[in-house]
Amino acid sequence: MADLAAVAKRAGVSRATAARAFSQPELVRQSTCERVLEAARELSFRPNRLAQQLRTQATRMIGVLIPDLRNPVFAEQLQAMEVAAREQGYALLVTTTGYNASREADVIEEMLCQRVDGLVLTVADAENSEVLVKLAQESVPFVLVYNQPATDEVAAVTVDNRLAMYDATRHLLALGHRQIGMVAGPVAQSDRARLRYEGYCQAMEEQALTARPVIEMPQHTQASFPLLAPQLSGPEGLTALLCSNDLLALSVISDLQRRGYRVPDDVSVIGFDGIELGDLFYPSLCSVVQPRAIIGRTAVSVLLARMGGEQPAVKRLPHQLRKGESAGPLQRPSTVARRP
Amino acid sequence: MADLAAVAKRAGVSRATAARAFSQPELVRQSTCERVLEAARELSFRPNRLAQQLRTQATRMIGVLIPDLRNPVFAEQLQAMEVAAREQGYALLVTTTGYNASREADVIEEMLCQRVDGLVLTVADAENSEVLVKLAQESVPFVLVYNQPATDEVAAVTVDNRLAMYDATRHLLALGHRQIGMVAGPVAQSDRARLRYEGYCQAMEEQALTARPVIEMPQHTQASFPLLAPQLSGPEGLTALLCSNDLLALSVISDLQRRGYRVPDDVSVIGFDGIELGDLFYPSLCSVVQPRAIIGRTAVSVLLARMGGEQPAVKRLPHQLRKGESAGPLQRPSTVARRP
DNA sequence: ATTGGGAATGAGATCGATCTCATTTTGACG
DNA sequence: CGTCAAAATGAGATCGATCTCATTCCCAAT
Repeated sequence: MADLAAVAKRAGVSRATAARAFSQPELVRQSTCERVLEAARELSFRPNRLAQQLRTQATRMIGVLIPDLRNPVFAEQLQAMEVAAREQGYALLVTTTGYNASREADVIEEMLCQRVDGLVLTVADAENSEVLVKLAQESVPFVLVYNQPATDEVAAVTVDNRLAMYDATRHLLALGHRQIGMVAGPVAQSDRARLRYEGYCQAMEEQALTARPVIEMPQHTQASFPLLAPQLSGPEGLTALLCSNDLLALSVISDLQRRGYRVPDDVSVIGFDGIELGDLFYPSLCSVVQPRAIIGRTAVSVLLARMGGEQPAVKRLPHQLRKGESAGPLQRPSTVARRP
Repeated sequence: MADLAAVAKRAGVSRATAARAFSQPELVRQSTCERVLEAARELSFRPNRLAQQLRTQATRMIGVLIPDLRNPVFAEQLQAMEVAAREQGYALLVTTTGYNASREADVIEEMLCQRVDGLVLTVADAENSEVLVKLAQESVPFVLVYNQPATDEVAAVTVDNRLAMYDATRHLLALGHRQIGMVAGPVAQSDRARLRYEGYCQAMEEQALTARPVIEMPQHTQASFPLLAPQLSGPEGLTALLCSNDLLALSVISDLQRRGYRVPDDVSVIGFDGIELGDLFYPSLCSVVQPRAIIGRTAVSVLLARMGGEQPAVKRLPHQLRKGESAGPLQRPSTVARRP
């Protein structure tokens, strides 16, 4: 209702002076300043950020793209980002994309219309995304989170997915497992899953073991037992499963238990992400821990740096293997299929 | 970069006509309209929403306050809200408040400066919140979510917390339990916890049983075993625990199991919220299910109705008791094997 | 050819702040 | 008491769209 002009009038000064009383009070005589603030209070003046933003060409808003908030990895990251952003005086405009590339493009366009100062993105597939190319061309500051781009030309905050899954696989190998498989959601929608698969393959091949093809689930976070079962039976049956995220892992464990498999005695399961709830489970979830809160905070600071003109860089944060109970030593004598 | 004026110039029309080509093309000769759109394409024109919002006094933005996104209840609600909002052409400005009343007030003020069209709030304590009063006075459209205000004068979307906990208590009673307690986070920060406690008391009193005081934990979502232990021992020891949310319940269960208690054989535990992960647990979590996604969607539609001028009303959605394994029949007084 | 009237267009104000640049005040000092 | 630089203030343009109201265009009817 009451705008700056009204405040200025009531304080008996010009709009310029009234504005200065707020933004640069050191330029205004103290007594004047007080009159202005007093008038503002009396009129319960509320500055219009839209006008400020329009005029100053800066919104102090960050656009955030998240695949799915129901996955705690993203929720935890967002929580951390929001706190960090607010500390720096930024607000978040949040959308979910459901791993859908065209929706990604749409909401990014909307956010650019809204003139966000920068973007924090977690896209389905960073390697085949024309939106990212377009953003780079237009030199819109943005940071990828969780995505691990092939090039170093983009700003990104991530763990070393390949190494992380390599470590997880090594853990299973150390426990005596030889028939190890990897379960993932739709791989075409996840650059991360592909890298993690590479890590798995590398660890297997170093031991001259056969890396199996990814066991691909129709959903990112939900197991389909019929697709899983065939891999578990027979002499070549898997004794350990690497999952591309924790929700999927928990779903796998639950499914297995429901069908009479014991975890980890019959099948070991390792997740990826390290969500907090994993610890509360029984058996507690063995998982590759991504430092989600740190990732979120870092994403904000990297974005701000980028907005400040710094060159893009991939920030690789350390992961950690949480040795939960869901991965245990190999129980049954295995018929290891070694290559000649 | 390129603004409407540039587009207009290139198309050889006035700014007014160019604007109309987008918003009311039926008022513009077809050939003109095409020239404008063509020019817009050539200049890769991107309308400035800030300017639109300033001029039209409508932002199509909804401000959202969430206590903590790490709690899946809120994350799931937000997910649903975001989808529903986008369907209606609204974007979400999201902040977290950490159950902190003064932060609530601050971020609300910021959002009003940003001129959001409405607010969706989950506050710590709706009954003692002056911010809500202020909002009502200024007739800012808002909806409470999960909060269950005493009055009907406010818009809110919630379950019947009292009845819900009453039902949960009845379930325990039906299982034979008599020594039932309720565990909650800081009660002063939760109007819901208080209502739920009332439901518990009512169910107990109907059976002429003693309702115990709330067992109050310092954290909303994390149990403190030292505070819990004394309640479980002795002839008066509790055999069943009602928890004010699922995360707390899971934490309680995990703590109990770690100390050698069996759930549900030694202690039955019931949660509140019905988060999806509860189903994956072993024992699966018995919980009062709030329809989180529906709550989120409803919140958006109620808010839009409110913005459209409709009178506020409390929308009470049905809850449901999910009979998980964590609540079982009362066992004969057992010699609990506890770790030292 | 003239005219009426609806369709199409344009000029200029407006939303609410900020910024530049010019102007006025102020106060220290000769 | 006059001078002058520094401090304080103000007038007006500006950000980029939309909206009102006036004007011009166009074509059918007379």
